[in-house]
Amino acid sequence: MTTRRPPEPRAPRRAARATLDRERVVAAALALVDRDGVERFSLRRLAAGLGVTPMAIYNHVQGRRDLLQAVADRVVAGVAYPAASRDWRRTLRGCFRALRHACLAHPGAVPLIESADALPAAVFRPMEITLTALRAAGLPPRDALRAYFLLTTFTLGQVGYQTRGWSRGVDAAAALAAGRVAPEAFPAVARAAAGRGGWSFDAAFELGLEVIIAGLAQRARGAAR
Amino acid sequence: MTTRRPPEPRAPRRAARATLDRERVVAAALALVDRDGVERFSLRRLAAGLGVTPMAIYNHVQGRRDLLQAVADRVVAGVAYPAASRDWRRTLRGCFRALRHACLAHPGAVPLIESADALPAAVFRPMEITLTALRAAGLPPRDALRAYFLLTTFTLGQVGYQTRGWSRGVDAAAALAAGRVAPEAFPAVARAAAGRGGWSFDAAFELGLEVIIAGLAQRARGAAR
DNA sequence: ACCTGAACACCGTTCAAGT
DNA sequence: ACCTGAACACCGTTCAAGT
Repeated sequence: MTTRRPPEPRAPRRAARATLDRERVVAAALALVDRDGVERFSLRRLAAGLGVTPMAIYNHVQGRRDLLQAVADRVVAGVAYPAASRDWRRTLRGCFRALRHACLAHPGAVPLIESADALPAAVFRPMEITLTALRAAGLPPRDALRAYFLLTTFTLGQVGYQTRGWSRGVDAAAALAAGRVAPEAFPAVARAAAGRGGWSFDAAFELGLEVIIAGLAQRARGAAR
Repeated sequence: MTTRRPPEPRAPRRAARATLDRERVVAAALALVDRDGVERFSLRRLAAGLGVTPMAIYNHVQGRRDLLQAVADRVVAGVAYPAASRDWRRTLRGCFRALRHACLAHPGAVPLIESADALPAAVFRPMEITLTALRAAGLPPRDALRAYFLLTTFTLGQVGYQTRGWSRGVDAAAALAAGRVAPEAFPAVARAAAGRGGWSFDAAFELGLEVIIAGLAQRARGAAR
């Protein structure tokens, strides 16, 4: 196939003295978000940290929304998913543990991932893995898609609450102590608060994952029958 | 027990000519958030809508954070949970369907609920219901607490994505059409996109709920054995 | 007790200008 | 092509003042 030859590869005329590029801007934004949280992030602070005028940022990024979207993308794109196993259960465990891990590594960015206009394109990796695994499990395609949604909302939701309010807000013991909850009105909550053995997000996540997988296995058996 | 008599009940001296109170401020804030979204919410716009100076707001609310927290509280506190059934599965379905319903009625407020510093105190209602139901199901208390966390993150996560990015961001068909995803690299995603029969958030939620309940039932049987 | 008005230290983004 | 500087239309919050 003969085509017109492309325009000159636009080799850097003279090293193209740019102090910034998109890569550096996004990386710096992620670092800033991780350090101070989304709440305190601003383009002006980012620019100051980069030793540059606020407007310099706009040469590499459309604006605030585009930048934060790119930061969310970067976090999700960095996930290293383990190779698929022949056991679809193992595959799913590995996939969503990896996703959770990557998000926990950047707690400040989690709200960004949750509230991005478009989820990062990189979510198609776990989607592909999940749909393939559940097909192998024998789940009908429509259910597989819904199950993917279930696993994603579960995983990101757990990470979200872990990096924010749960322990401060829902932790039963703390709430009882603060007098926000009357023990008589909420006996089961009070009992849970009294029970010793601290709360573990890891253990809660693992339980959730096993419960979901067990439920999916049962449904797959039902579909096969 | 004789105590010092309390100070005069501070009866409204003369009708206390207040144009505002906390109730009205919070209600107006919720309305504004529902109309324009969290993104565009500001105290100044709220004040303008109330026909008042921005600073008047501060007489009834600590500041922006406190106000948005109160808005989240209001939404979750308004949930009408059905009475508990003898069947714990029915109880859980009713509980989390009601929670989901209330959140969907205020889509703009969902990000507020997710990102509030402390979850609304009102989440102790579904917590009490869930812990009681799962105790009846025979689940160990520790697992019951984790299962509550599972159900909550699942429900709020589903609502969150429904009111935001999913259809724009994860919807496979749209992504393929936009060329964001190469079909060869993601065959299962491509197949899902090609499958007819539209996406339904309601159906996805119901599947998730049934999967979780089935998984919990199995775990409860295991604990009983 | 509640509201106002002016002020402060910030924002994101535009535009025109420099190199 | 990339960065600067000044400007615009906003923010949340403070403080002192009014009634």
